[in-house]
Amino acid sequence: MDFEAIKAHLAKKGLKATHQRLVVLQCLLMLKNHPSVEQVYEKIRPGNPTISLGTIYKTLETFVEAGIVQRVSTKEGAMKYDANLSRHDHIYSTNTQEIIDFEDEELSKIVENYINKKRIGNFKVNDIRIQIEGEKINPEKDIDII
Amino acid sequence: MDFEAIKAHLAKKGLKATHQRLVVLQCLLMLKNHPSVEQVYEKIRPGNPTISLGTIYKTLETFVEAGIVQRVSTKEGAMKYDANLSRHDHIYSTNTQEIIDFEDEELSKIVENYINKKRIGNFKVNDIRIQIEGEKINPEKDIDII
DNA sequence: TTTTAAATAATAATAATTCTTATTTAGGAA
DNA sequence: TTCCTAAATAAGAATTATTATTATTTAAAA
Ligand SMILES: [Mn+2]
Ligand SMILES: [Mn+2]
Ligand SMILES: [Zn+2]
Ligand SMILES: [Zn+2]
Repeated sequence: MDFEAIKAHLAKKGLKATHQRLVVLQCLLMLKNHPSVEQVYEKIRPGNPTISLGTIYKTLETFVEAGIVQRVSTKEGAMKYDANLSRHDHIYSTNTQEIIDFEDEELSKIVENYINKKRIGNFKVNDIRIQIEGEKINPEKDIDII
Repeated sequence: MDFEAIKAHLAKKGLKATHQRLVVLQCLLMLKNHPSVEQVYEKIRPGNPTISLGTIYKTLETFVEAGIVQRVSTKEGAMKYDANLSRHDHIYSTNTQEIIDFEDEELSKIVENYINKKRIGNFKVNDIRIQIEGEKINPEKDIDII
């Protein structure tokens, strides 16, 4: 997504296309690592030295409310953000603190169908998320899903 | 689990059975709500007015390290603790901030088998967790799984 | 009973997040 | 294009969450 497309994306949600919002969203789309607020800040700072950390916090929460970004949390507590809104799950590597997308339509469908069949009374299901936790064997190398 | 059983449980893990640890663990076993540190503190305080908040933090982390309690997190960020170590999943109600256990051996097996079949290279899976997010329809009433 | 390593209480320090307010700015109106 | 205004930002203060420090207490082993 280029700058103009991002601008249109924001406009569609009724959000002013400020420079700060453009760079934060571009950063999130680029880094697919599910970065923390601090990580977005550090990434953006060199090219935008006057941007404020508070603005990053505010901007990311604005995006969450507008539904163009989602929060992802791990057992380690730090809050992370994800611009990938397609229905997907996460692999969390405890030794490297990485979060990696795990996309598997078939699995999603299986679980979704199973839970819908099950019927949970007095509750409306909005989202089902699978978290696969474990550790990278060689922290230098990438995880690859076969 | 009564006080003596909890005492034995701690001893088995090589942890001193201090009064503070006994009441914190008993509290977690009793409240199955996946309470936060603050909630454990408030629950315990009336009967133990000299207990320190720092001790609750320390104690819960000690339990996590010893493997007798696990952390549970939600997208809202607050850290919660769970003494239920059986393989189970969670229903998270966003409007009431409640976490409820969802126990379904069959579903667990299906997902586990699927992921094991899939093979994730350079990664050792330790745990698979499903989080069902949504909202209570009537916040006063309980969620019931059929 | 005595000893001692480990745990706790109290409090200080640090880290994470939110709030406040003066200033700036995007985008619509003129 | 220029003007206007509501909304957004920067800077810093305040709040909240968590961790660290240290003197005192205590569980449990000798
Ligand atoms: Mn539970
Ligand atoms: Mn936090
Ligand atoms: Zn993701
Ligand atoms: Zn649970």
